[in-house]
Formats: sequence, structure tokens, C-alpha cells
Amino acid sequence: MQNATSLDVKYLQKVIGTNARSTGGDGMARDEIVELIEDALETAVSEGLLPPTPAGKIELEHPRRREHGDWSTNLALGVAGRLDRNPREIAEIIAGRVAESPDVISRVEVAGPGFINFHLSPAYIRNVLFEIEEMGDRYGSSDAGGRQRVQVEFVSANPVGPLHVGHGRWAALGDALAGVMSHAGFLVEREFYVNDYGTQLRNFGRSISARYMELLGRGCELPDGGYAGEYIKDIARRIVDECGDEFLDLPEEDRVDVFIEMEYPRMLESIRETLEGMGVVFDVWFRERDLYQRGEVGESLGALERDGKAYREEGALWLRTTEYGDEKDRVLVRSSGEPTYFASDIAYHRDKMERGFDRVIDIWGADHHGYVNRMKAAMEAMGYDREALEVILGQLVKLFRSGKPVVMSKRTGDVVTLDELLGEVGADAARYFFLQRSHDSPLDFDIELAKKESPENPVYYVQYAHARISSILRYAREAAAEAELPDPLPEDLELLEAEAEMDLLRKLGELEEVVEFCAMKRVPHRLTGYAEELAALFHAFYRDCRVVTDDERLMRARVFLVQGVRQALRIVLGLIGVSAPEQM
RNA sequence: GCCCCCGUAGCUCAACUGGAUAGAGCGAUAGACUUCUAAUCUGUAGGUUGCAGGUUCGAGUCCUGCCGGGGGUGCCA
Repeated sequence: MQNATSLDVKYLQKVIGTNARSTGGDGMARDEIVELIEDALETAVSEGLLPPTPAGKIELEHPRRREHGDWSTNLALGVAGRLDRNPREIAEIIAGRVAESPDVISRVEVAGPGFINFHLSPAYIRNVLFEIEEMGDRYGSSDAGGRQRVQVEFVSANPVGPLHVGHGRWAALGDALAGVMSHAGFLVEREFYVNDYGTQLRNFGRSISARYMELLGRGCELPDGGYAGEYIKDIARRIVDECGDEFLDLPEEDRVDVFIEMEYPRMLESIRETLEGMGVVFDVWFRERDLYQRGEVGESLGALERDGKAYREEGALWLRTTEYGDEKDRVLVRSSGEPTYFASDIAYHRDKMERGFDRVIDIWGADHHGYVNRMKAAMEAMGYDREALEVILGQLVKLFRSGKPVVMSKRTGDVVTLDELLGEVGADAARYFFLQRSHDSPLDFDIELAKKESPENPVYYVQYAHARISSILRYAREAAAEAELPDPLPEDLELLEAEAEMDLLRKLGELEEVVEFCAMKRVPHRLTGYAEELAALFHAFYRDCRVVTDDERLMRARVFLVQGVRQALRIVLGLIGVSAPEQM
């Protein structure tokens, strides 16, 4: 069924429009209805029934209630005030002049205070199935993003320890955002910024050194800001096993240097593996060190100073962020001569912009809140549009086990790592849970719930719909006693008329606008809602309609329908990063 | 103190950025497997949208002021 060659090409052109590359379905319905309204307005004006008032942007929405049609406009309500006329009367004038186009619209009516409601014709609604077949994995995609180049930078954890559960949330969020934006026509790159320079790395090396000395009987205090986790001891133990006391007599700071260079690449590699384990793969791993080695930090600061955006005071270099709405100026280079994190971040963002991205999206933990304005100010100081940088702040994750909070302490290093979580609940459940809530509210993650194979757990609900369809299709192939089922004829689809079928078709048609919405509003978590709605409608369809029946035409039509549903589920699950199982 | 985010059903969230009777899931409760997977479906109960004003044909959504929760406010990262 993968090829479309047996389809009636003329029919296809008629039903999905002559523009073969049309983004189709719902977006197309919207455009066509807007056009119909514009024409109706023009007619009304030429008949002298309405003054030539600019209508402004015609807004179309999906009414909440089915009986209000598939699309609705409040246009008449909007202009009634300005014209000082009854909105219903205006609505009647416009609605009465909408050209009949039975291929698209079956009914136009005025309702409520003056809404104009449009009901799509069943034939039009069914076309989505041809579109899905034609577009395959690309179904739901559009060019809403206009091929803008976008970089999404996320996780970017310091390579000084294993990822924690919060990182998992950023990973799920960033990856899904990148995916959905890509599907909506943006050119997206996923980037991980490696902080392999500076204080945190130093603390990492010192912590290992302290444990190393401890193991070799030279009791040694964990330094200020050091890492207390067990994993540091494990690293130190491994070094002792492999190299013995080779580093014992080195001066402390030299030993720290050696340990940093030995161990941070390993840690980074294990971070990469963890992320890959949950299906998150980055296009670029960008090293902070490279910024320094290529002199970009110096260049950036030099340019700012030359432009009078930065100045020296009390032995430090300051950026005039107050000129761009910050509360106080910020230090770029400490009086010790050591650059701040802010300095390299400025160079980093300059580098990003120079790489030609139209837009750069950073996903940061909510604890970096106070940093947003500063960074945007820096963007302006460098002469870039502050809006070119978008920061998404992710709230933290609180872990629960059967309703009880899991106690974690950063001080003692007693934390649940992302690896442990993935091992316990699996990547699918983890990614789905991470994406369930808006990024700006804290997430309560219940480990036991995520493991439950029960109705409380929505992951399985969606996956089950996919597995059920796969099972139906296997069964249908047996029943058809052929390797492949025949493609449906266009007229077969007219048999799809039950309410459950039409609801399913309508929902399928919404995917493009859902993808567009999630991409434009940067709300990838809303994909889960669509997935659940589609799955729910499928399960209801399953209750009401048998796919495999003696009626061959009906069976062909319904097979075509559930194949479309399966394709849509695959696409959405793919964007969320959850697998689509053939059976469960 | 000042700045940002959030207050919607018992719980977790929607409500397409100002529209029609505020919707889902979970939980509670009553039902449905001789039929393509019951990890499913169907019914019922559950609301003064934190409070008080304001803006207008219309407010959960916008403006002001309170109340409550979270975060930020380093020559830390």
C-alpha cells in the first residue's frame, strides 16, 4: 500500500487541489474558506449592503462544539461595533453571499450572536487519507517556518557528573521542540554546549584528586564546591587500579590538571550515551575551550570595549547591560583577570549568530532565570536583535514514588541519575512523562506511575492504539488471503460515514495545524494532547466499527482509514521520541 | 524590597491569545469481553476559573490592587 500509483490520479488532483505540493488538508481548508469569505464581502460591498470597510485579518477558529461546524469566524461581531449595526444582520449578509462549493463546504450558517459557521463536506474531510498516503512520514509538515535557520541548544550539562533527572526533561523538551519545528518547516540544529573550561571542571578535578589521595592513605578534605557523589570515588578507584600511585607526588594542581584531562572526556562520553539511550542525538557538540583557543572570547570582549559597551572599573571589565534594561552592569573579567562565565557565553552567542542562525533557542534550567535579561542585553550590545535569542526556562523535576517524594541531596551527592530513571521506567515512559507538562511549571514525576501498565499511564494508551491498528492490519491481510490488501477506490471512501469515522478523519486533518501551533508557540508538550485525542477517537472507532468484514469495499475503506491513523500516530510519537510498537 | 512565572473539578492539565453551554485524563462510582488486543469502551457525580474592582456587545483570557505558591536578584556556574 505504500505506492500511490494505483490511485486515480485525476481524482487525486481534484480532491487535494492541482498544486501537488500543497501542504494540504486543514491548512488548505482554512485558506479556501478565507477566500470564500473575502469574495462574499466583496460581493456584499458591490451590492451596497456593506460599506467598504477594511475587514482586517479574517480569523477562523475551530468552534468548541461540533454543531457549530468545522470552522467559524467572528468577523461580523468584529465589524458590527465599528459600523454600529446588528452583528447577526451583517453575518447573514455575508453568509448569504458565500459561493456554493460543495466539494469543500456543505453548509454555511449564522449562529449565536453573529458567528458564521462553516461545515466541511464529508468528501473534503475524507481527502486527508489520500494526503497521508501521498506524504507518508512528511504528513503534517508545512512551510510555516519559512526555512528559517534555528538552533536549539539544550541539556549542555557540565561534564563533571552523570545527568540528573532534570536534564532528562530538558532533553525531552529540546529534542521534541527541534523535531516539531523541523516538521513545521524550520531548518533546525540540535546543539550541546560543553563547559570544558573553568570553575566547575576544576572542582571536578579537585574532587577526584581528593578521593585519590584518600584512597592512597593521604586523607584529604573535599574542596569547597567539590562533588560529593559516589561516582567520584569510583573514578578515583579506577585511576588507582589502572595507574596506582603514579600521580601521588605531583603538585596538587598538576594532578588536578591530569585528572581533568583524563576524566572529563569519559564523563562527556557517558553523558552522550545516556542521551542516546533516550533517543536524543545532537548535531553539534560545541566546546567552550574552542572559544578560548580560537581567541573568540578575547575578540568579543575587545569589540565590546572598543564600542564603548564595556568599561574598566575597580580592576574588572564591566558590560553596560543597564543600557539595555538590566538592573546593574555585569562583570565580564574579574579583577583577578579571570573571565566570568558570562564572558564566554557572550562569545558563544556571538559565534552562534555568526554561524548564520536566524534564531537561537536556549533551554535553561529555571535557576538561570536572572541570566536571561543579561544575555539578551549582551546580544543587543553586540549589535544583534535581542529577539534573535529565545530562552526557554525549564522548571525542575520532583521525583515521587507512589505519591511520596524521593529525597535527594546535592550536598551528599545522593541523587537519582537519569540513567537510573531510564533503567527503571524505560525511555518511552520517561520521555512521555517529561513532555506532559508545560516547561514553565514544575514536574512531579512519579516513578511507580510511569512503570504502571494501567489506564493511569497515558503512554500505553497511545502506544496501544498503534499496536491495535497493527494487529488489525495483520488480521486483515490474513482475511484478504493476499500478501497485500488492494488499494481502495475513491468511491469506497464514501462508505466512511459513521460518526466515529468522521471524528477520526477530522482529527487526522488537524495534525498540520497542531504541529504548526506547537512549533510557533514553542510548546512541544502539546503534542501529547493530540496523540491522546487521536488515540481516544481510534479506540471509540474500534468499539463502533469493525474493520475486517465481509463487505470488501467497506473493509478497503476502513483499512485505508486505520492506516492513516497509524501513520499519524507514528509521526506524533516520533516527534515526542516514543516508540510505536507493532504489538504489546 | 524589586523583577519574572504560576493559581481553573479531590489530583494533573486544556480552553486555539477576547467568543457560543469552561473541557479532558486520573481518582470516585455504576456498567460492558463468544466478536479485528479489555493496556479498551460506556454512563454518573464533581466548578462563584484564588479574592475585589475595572475595560466592552462579550473576560478563565486584557488592566489595577490584594492573597497564596515557585524562581530570580553574586567579581558563582
